[in-house]
Amino acid sequence: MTKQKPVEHSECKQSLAAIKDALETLSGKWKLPIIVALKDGPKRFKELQRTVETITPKILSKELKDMELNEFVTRQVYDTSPVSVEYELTKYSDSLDKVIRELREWGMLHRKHLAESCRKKKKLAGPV
Amino acid sequence: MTKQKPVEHSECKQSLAAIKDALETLSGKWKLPIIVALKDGPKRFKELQRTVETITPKILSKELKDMELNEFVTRQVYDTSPVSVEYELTKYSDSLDKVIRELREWGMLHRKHLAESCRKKKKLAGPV
DNA sequence: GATACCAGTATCCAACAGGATACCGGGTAA
DNA sequence: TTACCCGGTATCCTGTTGGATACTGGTATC
Repeated sequence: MTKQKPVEHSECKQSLAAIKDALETLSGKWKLPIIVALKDGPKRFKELQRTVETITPKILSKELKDMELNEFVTRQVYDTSPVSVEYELTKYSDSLDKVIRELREWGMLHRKHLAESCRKKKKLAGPV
Repeated sequence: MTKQKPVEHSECKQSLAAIKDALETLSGKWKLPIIVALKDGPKRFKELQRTVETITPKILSKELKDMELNEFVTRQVYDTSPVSVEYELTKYSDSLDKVIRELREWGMLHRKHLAESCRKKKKLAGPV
């Protein structure tokens, strides 16, 4: 049952769709920053807009709706006046932590790798 | 030093760039399929084009160049006649296995989650 | 009554990924 | 010498993502 290769070809092929789902869930310019912004507690719409700098309301709205569908955030409307709306990370969103940690670790490894082995002019997402 | 939260806020914020790198490395329509296609040994250009169905030569060429820069594949030109060109996964590309495995696992979990908890009409990358 | 804040929406637009199609130069086989 | 395989390139086109800007309707504040 146990094999040498950490990722088997057939498994991988069968699971491309799952991987794609996961990638689509996380990729895009804003999803991670929004998750990060919500990590230290619920926030209101404008608050988020201020925290996640330069995001426009249209995009923020769209992303939040998407994250709601994915059940990463809940949207709570409070009957204050004027009404206030709070977005909060769900428990389920914690299930992303492992993936995110792996991505981060690999990303850092990769930066080191490219920086050391040779100076390929690959553009990274920021300064090394 | 040790905290409860699996992913800490500050860490996460500092590492957004690394995560972005990792995501950019893997996302896109073709990178994973090409990696999969190369998992069982080196392949020539046209061979790849046939294996990774429906990919056009332009895109394949571009992706391979990108993967070469990232040092996931090597390009070997053999002095046969006519010359043949072989692409092969590097050892370094194995470092992706862990990330890919996590992505796959989370993707499968997520499909199950969405399918069970309620039938949100989120479009997945294929049939459940 | 004027102004400002909130939670968004509407409209228009630019950039980029990816696709369709055609083509190229070198070689080889009929 | 015609026709085809190989490893790509060149050109043009579309669809999606994200951005700029303005606006709305409701409430509070001055």
